[in-house]
Amino acid sequence: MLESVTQSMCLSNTMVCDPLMSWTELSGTTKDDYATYSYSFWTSIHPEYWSKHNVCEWLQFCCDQYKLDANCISFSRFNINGLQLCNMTQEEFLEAAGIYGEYLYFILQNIRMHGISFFTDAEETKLSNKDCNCLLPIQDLQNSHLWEFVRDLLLSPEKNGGILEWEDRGQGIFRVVKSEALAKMWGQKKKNDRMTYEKLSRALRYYYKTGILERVDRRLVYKFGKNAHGWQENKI
DNA sequence: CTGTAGTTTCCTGGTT
DNA sequence: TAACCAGGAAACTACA
Repeated sequence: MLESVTQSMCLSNTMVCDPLMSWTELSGTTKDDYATYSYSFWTSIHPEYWSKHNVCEWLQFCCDQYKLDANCISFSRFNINGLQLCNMTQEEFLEAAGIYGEYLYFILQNIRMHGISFFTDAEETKLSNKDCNCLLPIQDLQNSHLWEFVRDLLLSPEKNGGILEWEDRGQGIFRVVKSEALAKMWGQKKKNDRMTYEKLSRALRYYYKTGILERVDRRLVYKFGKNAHGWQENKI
């Protein structure tokens, strides 16, 4: 993945960069400056309006936040502003971002479309560690919310164990098959061994208010609402 | 330190 | 009767 940066498709239109140039050299930002950034910063400005500086900082932010090995990314390929970044085709992006290409592209598209809400399903992102010895903390991304946990379980049959199943995949309708097991699993994630389906379902019912879930008039059946995302097939 | 979001816990009452 | 569902109320926790 360290193809020559002198290829014509290199998106830096102003300079030929040293592929090993670090993000600090490019952005002129120190780690301390960078540390002050948070999720809200990256969503407060649409990616199209990011400066070159911001693009570099965003990459470093992702590395830091998701424990990606910055050495696997050629920062010099991203010496571009936000508009150029957004105008990259997926192919160009993958080419430039190397092994984390799909992952970062995925995150960027999400910021563009939904602000800072990431999809975390390994199947959807089609990420694997086989190309690199860097470990991707896919499972532990921003899926700390209950509905995301449920969504990801639905999208990962291997983790699911028959706890949840789709009733109508296209409409986002699903059924809780093993309520007790679901509660136990959620409790495990939240390090709370007192979790029960009674309490979990109360939390699910709060989602009706926010449009994350819609009410379905059947026992143990729920439906993703207009404000839930990432559950649809072939759609980011 | 203050406010808010997202639960968690508990509860009363109704339904399957 | 057990398991669920509907929400109100209040406590709790992480984060901005």
